[in-house]
Amino acid sequence: MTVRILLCDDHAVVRAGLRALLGSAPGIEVVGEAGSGEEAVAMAAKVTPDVVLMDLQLGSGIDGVEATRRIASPSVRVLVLTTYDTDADVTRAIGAGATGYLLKAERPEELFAAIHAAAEGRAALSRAVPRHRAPALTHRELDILGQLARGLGNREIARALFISEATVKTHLGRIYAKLGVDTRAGAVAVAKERRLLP
Amino acid sequence: MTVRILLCDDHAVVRAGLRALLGSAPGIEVVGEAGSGEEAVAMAAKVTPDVVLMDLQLGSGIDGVEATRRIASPSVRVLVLTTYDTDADVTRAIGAGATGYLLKAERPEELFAAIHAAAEGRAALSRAVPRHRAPALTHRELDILGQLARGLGNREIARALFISEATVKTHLGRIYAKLGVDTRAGAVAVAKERRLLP
DNA sequence: GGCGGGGTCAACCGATCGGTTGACCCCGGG
DNA sequence: CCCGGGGTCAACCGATCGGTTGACCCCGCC
Repeated sequence: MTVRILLCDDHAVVRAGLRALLGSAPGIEVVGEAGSGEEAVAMAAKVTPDVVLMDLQLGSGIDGVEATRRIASPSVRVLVLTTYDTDADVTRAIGAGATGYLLKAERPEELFAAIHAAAEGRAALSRAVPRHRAPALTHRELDILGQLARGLGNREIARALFISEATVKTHLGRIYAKLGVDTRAGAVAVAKERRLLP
Repeated sequence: MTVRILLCDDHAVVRAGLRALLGSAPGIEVVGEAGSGEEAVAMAAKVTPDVVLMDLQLGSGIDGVEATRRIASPSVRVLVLTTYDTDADVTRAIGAGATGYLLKAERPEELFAAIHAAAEGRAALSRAVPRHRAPALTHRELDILGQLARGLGNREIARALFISEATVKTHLGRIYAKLGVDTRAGAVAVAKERRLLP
């Protein structure tokens, strides 16, 4: 019983590499590849693979998390294979229905094992997932952060989000506390590093 | 005459994929792989490949640019294969002696062609390299930017770099102009996006 | 020898930020 | 039912930032 795989990665070279790698693995058959989230959703519906190997960073269009949300089901498992292990990414992916989460830095054997595990609905997580144990930002705080990264002042952020300047400051204070910084520039830097922003 | 290749990428899965992909290509032989810049330098000296396929982002240790600088020679060509095409990255890589610069988003055929071109010392550049035409920041301005991203105030930046606060402000003004922003938070955001900072 | 780029410094201004405290509302879970 | 988390708002303060203008020095290059 071979596992039928659909690849989703926006890098054609990586995709071709994975196809070549998995093609030589016993019990695994690549039945299609997609270069974008939309393409992956369409192909998954058409070829109904057992497992979709999904990258989270897909350049343009919907991201891997959204694609996972639209694809994941008991009959089509999604195994995330990506570069970063930010706990924000991990939790979002799992929340979107991903069966497993693997890093590209992992050994190929781990990948093979995770694919077979995912095909049977068994979870496969790379590393110790809870690493940073960083307090998660709320939706609103991410909104503020987004405007902050655009270089807006408090007044402009307030106008953009239809709230008062005082509220913006309150949120900023909480953001500083959660990110462990005390300036807006520092907040943007940490946010970019933890990949909290697009 | 087959081209002897050394792979350098910190992602084991990608490395294995490339090995499988290139192994099936005619006229190409993978003679080794490295997961870090240091390892690549050592292996390049030992196995003297015709071409080193080098990723720029290597996680820990020296980065791809530095590894390229230490490896590149008329007998050992370095072909950069990476994700981003920031012109800062491209110019740094070429300046370090890279023979070609290819994106992972490129089609595999392009990769094969670029490898053979590199083996003969011919350049192979992906896309139109000069895209942004963004004014380059000076060394000093990058220093300022680095401190800025740590969330430091002008006074602290001044102390950290042993200059006066006035000088910091002057530099900041020029940085704002070059990056097209007018706040420190915006400057950090643009800097992170253009990958001007580590 | 002159010119320009890079780096340094100064003084001034108004506007904004960062920090604090206290408060209200809504909602969902115990 | 009451409590806590999330979101909103207010007023106050001092400190800092952002913008401007003008200046000096050193170096490489034409």
